[in-house]
Amino acid sequence: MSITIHIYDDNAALRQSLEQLLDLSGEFIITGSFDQFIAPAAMPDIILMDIDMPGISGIDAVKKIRSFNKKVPIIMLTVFDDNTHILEAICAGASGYLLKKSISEKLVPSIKEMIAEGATLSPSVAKMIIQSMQKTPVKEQYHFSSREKEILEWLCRGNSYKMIAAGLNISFETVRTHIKHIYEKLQVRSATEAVSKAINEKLI
Amino acid sequence: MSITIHIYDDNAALRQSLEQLLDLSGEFIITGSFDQFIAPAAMPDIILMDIDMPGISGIDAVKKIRSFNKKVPIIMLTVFDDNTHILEAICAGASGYLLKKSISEKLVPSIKEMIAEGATLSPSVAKMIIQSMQKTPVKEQYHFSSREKEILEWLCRGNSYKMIAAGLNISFETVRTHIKHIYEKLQVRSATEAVSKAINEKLI
DNA sequence: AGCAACCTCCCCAATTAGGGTGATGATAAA
DNA sequence: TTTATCATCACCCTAATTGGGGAGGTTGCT
Repeated sequence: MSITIHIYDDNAALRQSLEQLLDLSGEFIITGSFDQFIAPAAMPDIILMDIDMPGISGIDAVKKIRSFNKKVPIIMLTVFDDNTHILEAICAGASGYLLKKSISEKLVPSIKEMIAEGATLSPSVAKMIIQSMQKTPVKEQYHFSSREKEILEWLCRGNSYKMIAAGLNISFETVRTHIKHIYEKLQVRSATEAVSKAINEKLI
Repeated sequence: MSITIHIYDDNAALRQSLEQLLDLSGEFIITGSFDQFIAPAAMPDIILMDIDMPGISGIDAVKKIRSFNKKVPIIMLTVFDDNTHILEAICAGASGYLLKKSISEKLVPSIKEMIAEGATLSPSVAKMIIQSMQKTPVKEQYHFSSREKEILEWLCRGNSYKMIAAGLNISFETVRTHIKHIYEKLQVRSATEAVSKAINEKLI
């Protein structure tokens, strides 16, 4: 029961050393090795994908693959420790992340982990992802009153002024006043702007 | 240079085995071991926190700690493989996650990883987090047309109908028509509802 | 007394929502 | 080929909601 693998990397030297590493362990069969993205005829068990390829980037390649196959595990390979690309790749549907500097010791364990557990993340990537998930504590710069926070939450749940007034047992006009103050503090001029800013900046 | 550690767990037996494990390695000093959350006088280098304690839960304890200390690494311990608690803990500010079943082999490596890299995640937890970040592919149930998607995005960025019309070079009334269709498909009756639904369900 | 948060009310203008109708072109089904 | 269906675009009218401005009050804290 060998594991079939496709490799996408524009760097021929790295591709060779990947192939050698996988060969050495004896548990893998490389069924494809490409210097750019090519839609495969048959899906392998695992895909290794360089994030930074000329032409179609690794991230775009992941999107293309995910458009017709949601399951095949894709491990991204990168020299970067750069967060935007990593988060983009994860959101596009990559299932794991391996920094190139740690390939020699971690490639085979990572692939096994991926098959056993469904994902693999190097700790530094895990840190990045955890940070991006945590509510940014810095953003307490708007100093809303508790009433304003409350009303902003109601607004973000799609309630009209009327519904908020009824729900909080205050008058319609009072709701309007609070919302005016919220707009001033958020520097916005409409409910949709306020809602999108509140959700995206994790104020709620 | 020993590493100081606090342990919070209501299970005395587990607490003891944690202490023994840490003792054995000789690199750690347990400066506190509690069966419930107590605000520590001095911060240790690392905190181990059971997620499921009576009284103040581990998640609430993380929130309390994070309210005055953003940096101390907190590793959550749990028997559960249950996603909601795990994601909650991460959002509350936990920096790592360890399943209790793998404590014996992974506790010490995880702590070292945490100190070296700033985070540690067991692969199954990593999988969960990755899945929660990826756009839910199931939710393609609304079958928006491409124009509708486009307009929904503009709306979510806080644009008024006028701005959308100008930006897309179509008439105001056409924008309205599309938005009516979007509301029908999303089953909402206002822009704020549409925006919050779109953002929360990752439609954009 | 001064201040801030919270509440109330007013007016007016702008925007948004709900109900239609109708034309076009592209695509699929009969 | 004709008939549907759908997306796109456009317009009408009316009603409801929202946004911007102002003028007041109460309460509690300093």
